[in-house]
Amino acid sequence: MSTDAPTAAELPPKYVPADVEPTITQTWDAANAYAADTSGGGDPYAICIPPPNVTAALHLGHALNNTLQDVLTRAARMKGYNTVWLPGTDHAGIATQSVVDKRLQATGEKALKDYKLDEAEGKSGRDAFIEKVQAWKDEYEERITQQLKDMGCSCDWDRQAFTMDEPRAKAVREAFFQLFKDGLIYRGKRLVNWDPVTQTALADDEVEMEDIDGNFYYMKYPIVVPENFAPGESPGADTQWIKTGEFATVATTRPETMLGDTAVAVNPDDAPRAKYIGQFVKLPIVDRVIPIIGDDYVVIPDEDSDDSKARMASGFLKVTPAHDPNDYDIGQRHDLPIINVMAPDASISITHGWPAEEKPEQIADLQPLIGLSREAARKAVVRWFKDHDLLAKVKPYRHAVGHSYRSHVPVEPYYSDQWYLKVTDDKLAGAALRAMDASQRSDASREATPPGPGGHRPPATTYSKTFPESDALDTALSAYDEFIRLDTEKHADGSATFRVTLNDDCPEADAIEVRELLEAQGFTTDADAASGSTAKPTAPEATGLRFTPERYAKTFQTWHENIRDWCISRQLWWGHRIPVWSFHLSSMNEDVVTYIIKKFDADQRGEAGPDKPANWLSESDEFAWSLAQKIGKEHSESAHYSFGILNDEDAQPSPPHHISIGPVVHVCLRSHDQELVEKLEAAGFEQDPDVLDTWFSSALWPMSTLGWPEKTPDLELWNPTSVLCTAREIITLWVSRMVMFNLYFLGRLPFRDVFIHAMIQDGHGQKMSKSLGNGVDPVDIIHSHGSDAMRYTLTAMTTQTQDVRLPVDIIDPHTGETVHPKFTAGPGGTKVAAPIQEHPPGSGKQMVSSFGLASGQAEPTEDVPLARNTSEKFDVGQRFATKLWNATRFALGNLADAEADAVGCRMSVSDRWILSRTVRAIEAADRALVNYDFHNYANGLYQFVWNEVCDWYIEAVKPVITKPEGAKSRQVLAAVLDTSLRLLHPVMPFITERLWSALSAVCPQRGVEGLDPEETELLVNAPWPTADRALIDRDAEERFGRLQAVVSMIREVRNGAKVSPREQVEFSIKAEASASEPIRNGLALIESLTNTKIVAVGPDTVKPEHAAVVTAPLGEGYLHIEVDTAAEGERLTKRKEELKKSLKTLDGRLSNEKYTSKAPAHLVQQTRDQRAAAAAELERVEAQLNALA
RNA sequence: GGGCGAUUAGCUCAGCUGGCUAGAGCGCACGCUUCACACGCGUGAGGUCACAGGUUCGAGUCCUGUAUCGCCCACCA
Repeated sequence: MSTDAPTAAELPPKYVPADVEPTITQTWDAANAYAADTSGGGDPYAICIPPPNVTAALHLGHALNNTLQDVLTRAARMKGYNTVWLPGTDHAGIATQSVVDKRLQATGEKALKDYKLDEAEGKSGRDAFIEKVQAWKDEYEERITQQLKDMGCSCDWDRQAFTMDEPRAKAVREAFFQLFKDGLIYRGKRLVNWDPVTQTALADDEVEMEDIDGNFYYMKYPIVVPENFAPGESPGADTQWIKTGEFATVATTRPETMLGDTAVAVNPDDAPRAKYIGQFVKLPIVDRVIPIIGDDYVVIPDEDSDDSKARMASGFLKVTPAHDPNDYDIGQRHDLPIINVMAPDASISITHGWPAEEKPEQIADLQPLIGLSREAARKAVVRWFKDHDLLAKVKPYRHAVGHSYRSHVPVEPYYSDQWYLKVTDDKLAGAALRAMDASQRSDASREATPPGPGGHRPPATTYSKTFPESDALDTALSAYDEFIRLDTEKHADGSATFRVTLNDDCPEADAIEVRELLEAQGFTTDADAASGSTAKPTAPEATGLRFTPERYAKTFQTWHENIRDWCISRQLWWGHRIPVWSFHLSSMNEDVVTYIIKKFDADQRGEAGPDKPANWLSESDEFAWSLAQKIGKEHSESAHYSFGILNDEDAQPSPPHHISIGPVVHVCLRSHDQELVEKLEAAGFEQDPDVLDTWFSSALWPMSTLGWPEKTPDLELWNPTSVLCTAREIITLWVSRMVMFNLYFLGRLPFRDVFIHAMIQDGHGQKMSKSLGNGVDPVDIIHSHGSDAMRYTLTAMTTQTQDVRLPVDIIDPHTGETVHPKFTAGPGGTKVAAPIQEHPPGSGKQMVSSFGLASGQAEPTEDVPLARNTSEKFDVGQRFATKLWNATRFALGNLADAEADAVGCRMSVSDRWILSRTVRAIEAADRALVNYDFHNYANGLYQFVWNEVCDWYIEAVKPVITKPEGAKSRQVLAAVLDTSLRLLHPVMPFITERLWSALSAVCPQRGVEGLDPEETELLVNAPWPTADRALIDRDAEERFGRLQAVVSMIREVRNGAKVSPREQVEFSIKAEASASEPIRNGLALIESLTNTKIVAVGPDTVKPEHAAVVTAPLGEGYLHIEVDTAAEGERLTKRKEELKKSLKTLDGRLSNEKYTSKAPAHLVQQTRDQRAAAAAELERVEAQLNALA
């Protein structure tokens, strides 16, 4: 780049980001500036990008997120850390699958349901569909990557990862295998949150609650008794039932589920109704006779209650175990049958769990309901009850209903088989809680945390015991030799002391086992033993997981304290297929099972090396063991439950309840060994059709991006990563799971710090989202303002707040004008930009808004093009970039022939002052970055550069900068500019890099004593400036401050007197001889900054008759102008009032004996000084007023 | 129902462990095309810090309560 080194003249007068940014990007790429290598020196610094979903392009929320990461990354790189920022994307299972399906439907192509049919017919529907999704992923991954590159993100692009690529798939299989082997993954039959549209189960946190205006329906169920009713006698199948004429009136918001009712419940404490317990009702429509049971879950009606449920309740609760989680629990307590009345699409069905013995196909009144949607069925059922005079009443009711975060339809509680991860296990949730920084964990949790085997946290890492014989140590320990260190001390009497130290990287799961083992053998923790060189006790506050802002620690803590097992299976095609092959044992010969087990055993043993310790269960043994355990476990469970399995043909849950398939053997494969798979499948095993919850692979991200499960140098160096930077909505979904997994598999945190940044809302306070179409493409902002401007603004707006509002405008593609869009009512009371906008109004010229495009309500055409978004919020950044550009242009114009040696030249007050301020700016920037205080980092530098460097320093040195006596100032200016560029580089990389090259070309040697960091060719790799505190110059700061005050006052007077800025005015100063030195030093500065000519300085200066007076602590100044007496009087009077007022409050404070005695001395002194200054000025002002009059 | 947070100039927001005569940017008013910058320079107007109590010598800052708004969690009768 030296061949075409830019000179000052080559810096165009105007900063056009689009002309600069692409070139700079090329420069960085060519220099391979972001490449990270474990062999590089310096302490490690790593950040994993929160992988954006490949569902769509990035919006401003991502821009914020990634800007902050880049600020941290670039700063760390400059500070000399061995820095890596790992980029990547997330496959986002359900989201991507449904977005692709939607697109296929919209374009009329073969969509998911067609592929499902293909698959059912044995054609490759699944693979064909995945190809479609893959194509989408490729497109968006590329687009996202380009967006990040446009933003200047300094990721190591050679390490780009994708949650579903092969290295990540390997990590997922390994993690699943280990968890499976450790008994933490299980098959559960539960009510899941079922999304009938996407037809998959959702995790609890994928369900969004929405308030819905519904109704309470009061339905009358006739109470019946057996023909020959004898209390205590159980009715048989052939019992004849007689209506008593009484009714149990149930209250429900979901009448259609009554088809699956298997009981009616009343509260045993509900006096008027408890007597019905033990009786029966005949369920209308289906004529099923179900018992009335007693359960204290039932709310007792109370019309005067504060509880809305009590006001609405009828006292009778219909119990539908298959379609309501509470009812499910009641059903479990009372051993009620579970009757599923819906198909996976939530239409009424008699073939998905309706007991065949009821012969539902013969129930006449049921037939019209079959196939109806939930909503239609509700109406039909209500109509039926009304027609049969069984509908008591209907009351409107507003209540919260869970909706799918993906399809936005109400979630259906649905009874099915799923895979669960036992995160409730202490090794997962408990470990995550204990990993929190002690200073951020509330006391309640410390009590709530079950004390581990070692007692309180942090658990001991060193145990010892003395045995009579030196060979007495249990060999079981050697299973853990990877994670422990064993020291043996043999004594003269033949006994030996064994000291076991747990390694720092011992996974939590193994640590617990080791501790248990040791304690069982009588080992004790020995504080003295640990205090030696063997173990370095680390302070918990130094090692724990820390949140910034702190308050989010509470979210994390509460989540883990109330955590429930995690449903990890999803009925999707796009995702990591569950690495489990299953076989139903009902038809399997026991010999076959034995054979398979042995076969596996042999295969696995063949692979295991001969050097495996004998006592350490080989993987194959483990495998056989877990296989056997699974069989055993499920055999035992089968005594109580029937086992459903997934029906592979349609990849949907099979009718669960009534089909007893029997126990299932599950085989989990560690690696996708094709030979093994073939064997399994030949033996009749089938791979589970489900895929893993997308967060399963995300949870491994800080490990899988660094090579886990291999112990790669990358992993050892950069995991734990330094910080995770994300949004708060994801603390439970993602942060929690990364913490649990990293602790479980590696025994250490995935990251030390978690920085939670604000959420960007639109101008109406609505979350930016795809469905609202209010998301803004960062590239749009780069287009209108430039990347640096966007980055600066986003960084500066990052305070500790939860949300920031960002009003969005659109750019008229016809004229290029920025206009405020028109808004209309969107879905659910939201405000959205009108799909088609007209500008100017009535002109007929139209454009499509991004909402129009996103919602599919408008399609851009040549005449009605898409309008880009913009926002005037980014003007600040744009202006700042321009300011920096112009300041540099000024400097370069004057530094062109700056001689390197300014020896003999003394620094002026201004020089000393700006150097002092520069050191403070460095310190402030450092402090802000360490504290993730992005606002103060960006804003502080803004103030420094604009208000101090530009407004004062550059203005102050203008008179001398071109002259020989300005040599020192030129040197200082170059050093200050150099430092500013370095400090600003992390937030504004493009412009600073561009200016850096210009500065280097013009002034290759720069720096002053105490501020002389190494110059490098590229700023991206330049060292961060260090602050030499010796440059902090209080004297200069004080003097310069006084000069600033005088200048401001003169300007104020000039302005007030309406003196033209162009008119040079004479100025004279009256000051004591002792004060004349500092004043003389500042004469040139005062003259140039106020356009005055100083004609006299000294103790004998006489005030001209009409002059305006400027007062300062060291004297007075006289501005030789024809003062407008009235205006001057007004100004002075106003000032007088201000002074009097402040004098009054200061006097009040000082006369308060309690204040002077209790307040800190320096504050009292400060108040006294303030009072003295105010009194002195007041005196002068009054004197002037008298003179005027 | 539980939890977290917000409420400070017309707008968007700062204000750490109480010391503020309450700040910034935009917008507004006035004056300047001054040879780095009109995406600029200078000057100014504008706030009883949501409300009510309390603690304190002193409260925007701490405590209690009220109101409004937002988010997260919670089993949808």
